[in-house]
Amino acid sequence: MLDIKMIRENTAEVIKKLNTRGDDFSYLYDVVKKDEKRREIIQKIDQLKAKRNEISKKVGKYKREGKDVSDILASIEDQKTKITTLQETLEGLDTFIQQQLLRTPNIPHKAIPIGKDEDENIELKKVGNLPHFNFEPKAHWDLAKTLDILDFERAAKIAASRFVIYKGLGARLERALINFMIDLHVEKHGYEELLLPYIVNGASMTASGQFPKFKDDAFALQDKRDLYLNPTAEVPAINLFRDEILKAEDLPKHYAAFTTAFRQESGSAGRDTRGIIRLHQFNKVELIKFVKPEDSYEALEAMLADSEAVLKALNLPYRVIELCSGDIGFTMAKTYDIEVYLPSYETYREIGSISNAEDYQARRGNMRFKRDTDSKAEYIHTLNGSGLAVGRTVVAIMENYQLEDGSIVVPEVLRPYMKTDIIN
RNA sequence: GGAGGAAUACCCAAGUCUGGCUGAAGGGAUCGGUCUUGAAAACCGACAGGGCGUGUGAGCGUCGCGGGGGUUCGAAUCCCUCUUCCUCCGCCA
Repeated sequence: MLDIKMIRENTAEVIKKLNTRGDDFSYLYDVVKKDEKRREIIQKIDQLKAKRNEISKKVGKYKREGKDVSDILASIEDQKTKITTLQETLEGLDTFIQQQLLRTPNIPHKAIPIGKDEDENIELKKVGNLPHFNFEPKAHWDLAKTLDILDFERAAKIAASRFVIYKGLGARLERALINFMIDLHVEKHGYEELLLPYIVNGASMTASGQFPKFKDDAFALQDKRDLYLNPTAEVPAINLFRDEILKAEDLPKHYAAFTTAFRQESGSAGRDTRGIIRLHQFNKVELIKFVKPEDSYEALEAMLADSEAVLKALNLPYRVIELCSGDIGFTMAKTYDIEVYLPSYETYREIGSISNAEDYQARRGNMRFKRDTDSKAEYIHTLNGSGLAVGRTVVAIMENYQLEDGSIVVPEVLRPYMKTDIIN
């Protein structure tokens, strides 16, 4: 959430910056106008309340002294309705302003490329060598069929389309990757491991930025407690310190969390219908950082390096993309995407995304820290990134490590976890 | 699922029956000081935090006793509702 005071003072500039996302944010002029009205009403209400408090005190005093209070009571007869009416107006304004702020995205960082969509993203670097096959490489779903390690038909029978069953060494590969990634981030990169709830409430979805705008993409539970299936570990993890004030020495906090993520993919009907690129349920290792404002961009670069380390260790070719203003996520000021090379697509596909939300999520979730016991609480900065999407890593390994006979070489670092060097 | 109990400032805890002098006693912790070669102890002093509004500022106003709502001139205190935690019973990986 953006700071209303900041919007108030720099309305035109804020709108101009937000517009680089490709939408029209001029409705903020109206929000500022409503905010002005709101402050006027608060002043009136506070004055009336001050008077009321004064009188009530007097009533108490008089009663104790046994004096008559009926005159005083008569004199404030209409105060109550005045306050009530003003308060109703205020509530309406508050709700309106809050709604508008909640659906307003973060301001893109000033240094990111301006562009309208993904075509204007910038490729920062390519790492690793593309595989050379002296045969026609197969897509992962074809490889999986021969190896009998993925079952889409029965998953659809049990659940629905866009679900999968991993079998045998396929299941083990997924599990091996989860363990490898977590171990790497915990042992080598200094993150603390978390196992989080797979169900989150509406307040958590709002704080992290999923709600209200992306409500359709969540699986809502039929439960009166306003619960949803976790769409990404970012949601439960970012909410760890919601409505808390941390001490300066508590920061930074670095967490690595494995979760299963659930998404409706309602806007992607018909896309990536084959294979395990896009499912309703998938596994992901997520990196989350809570840092002091002045440290967040350094932390972003470090997190990118930590994500890249996974691909480097697996020896998979990838590239890093800097997203342009029109393509960055709703809550984010700056985002890098990591894309892995997939032979069957003959192109790079997203396998991870590393972003700095600055204080946007902290403001939504009221997450702050104090530099000293008597200094003012400041909003922390939050970052999150993939470390990586596990299913898509399975795809990348299958396709890049395939042999002519359809068997798959297990990457060196996974062999201790896989207890085999080949899947066949 | 059933029956009870609880939630007060960093922590513990009084106040709630009987609404007003409680914008919240007391203790601990913490911070500052006295004493001491130094430390401990003892003693003295400080100690809601935060949101909102307003003001150049010191400040002032408002909200605030788990969250939300209500009654009242006035609510920590009365009423409704939600949440969380605890105890016992039942069921259960």
